[in-house]
Amino acid sequence: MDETPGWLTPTEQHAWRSFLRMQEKLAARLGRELLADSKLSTPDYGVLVELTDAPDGRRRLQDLAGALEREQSRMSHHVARMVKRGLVVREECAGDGRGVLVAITPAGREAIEAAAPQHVSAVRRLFIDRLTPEELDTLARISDRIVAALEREPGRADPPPGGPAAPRAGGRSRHAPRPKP
Amino acid sequence: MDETPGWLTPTEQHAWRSFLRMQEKLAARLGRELLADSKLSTPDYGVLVELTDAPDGRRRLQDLAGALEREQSRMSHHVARMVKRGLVVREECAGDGRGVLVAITPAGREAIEAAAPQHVSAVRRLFIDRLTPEELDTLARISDRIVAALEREPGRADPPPGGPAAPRAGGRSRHAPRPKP
DNA sequence: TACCGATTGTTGACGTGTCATGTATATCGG
DNA sequence: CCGATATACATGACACGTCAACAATCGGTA
Repeated sequence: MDETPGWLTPTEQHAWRSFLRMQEKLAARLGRELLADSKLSTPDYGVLVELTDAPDGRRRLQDLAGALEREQSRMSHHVARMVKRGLVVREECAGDGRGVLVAITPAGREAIEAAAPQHVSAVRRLFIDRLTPEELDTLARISDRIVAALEREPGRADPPPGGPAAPRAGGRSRHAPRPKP
Repeated sequence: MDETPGWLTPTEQHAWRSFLRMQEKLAARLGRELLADSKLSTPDYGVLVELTDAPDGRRRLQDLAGALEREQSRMSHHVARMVKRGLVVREECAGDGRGVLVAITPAGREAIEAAAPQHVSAVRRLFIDRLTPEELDTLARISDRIVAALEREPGRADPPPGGPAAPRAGGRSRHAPRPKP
């Protein structure tokens, strides 16, 4: 019965269903713990990590969006909110009149440094440590394959595949552009 | 140096990051295809599937929230939006003055029936069919374990563990996105 | 019966995300 | 140098989610 060609078998349904539940619950839990412990949302956390990674704590908005695979508009909105909370500031981009630099503030640095250890340990406690090395390996392999497939077959527009290390010209990949007058 | 007790090894980092990317991209892609093809959002889809599963196409709001593991407030808001679009209606609940029944409309039924086949096939194309049976099995095992752990250790409040509603009659796995053909 | 706590929903404020659109600057071909 | 096109970002409208406060009903019990 139920031989409808594209339907899911009970096994597949269970796997898919469980996977969805896991995603939602895990993300929700991690997000709530992060927020409760550090007053930072998951998106906040990502942005601040990116910024602390840059040697001078500032990056182009577009650059940030690319690194975190978010759309530029989303980044703009979110940076606006973070500015309001004093975690980052916008700065003019010398050398490119339309550009904007997002710079982490001392308050932002303080926040991320306080948040990171707890967050990482939560990831460990709630997820990593519950998997065997083989399972973790399988998961990584699966994830890489699916992501690659999604990027190869862009049904419609995804945020451009300009991945974490956007192919920047001039051999400088992650260092903040330091234009001179 | 990096011997901070709770840090992630490079392997773990890679697995975790890949996993996050996969989740986001997959959900985003499926959501966009669903929306483009059927004018239904992912949450819409879930609600309509639940309703078509009920023999008379109506369920208590609380019941719906439980089955989909959403908070009742979220359900209330979302049902309000769906009412506005004519996909469902609210009805008084005979026998319980505070209760509310959510009933699917003909338009709603039409929408879900049009959406389901495409959506399921997208799940297959973008995910299921790219995994070996062993991988799918591992994934299901992992997911079940993590979910169980999350429910066992409620750090703070999750949507009440008051599990996914009562098992439905007939052996039909409740999650078949199955708009009775 | 009358009260009290628990259950069921609604609502408003606000953070977050998407889409479509608008504006300014940059860049390139002529 | 000029105009066409592309790039970088902002913005407004709206969908979605959470939290906290509130309102109404139900149920048991004194």
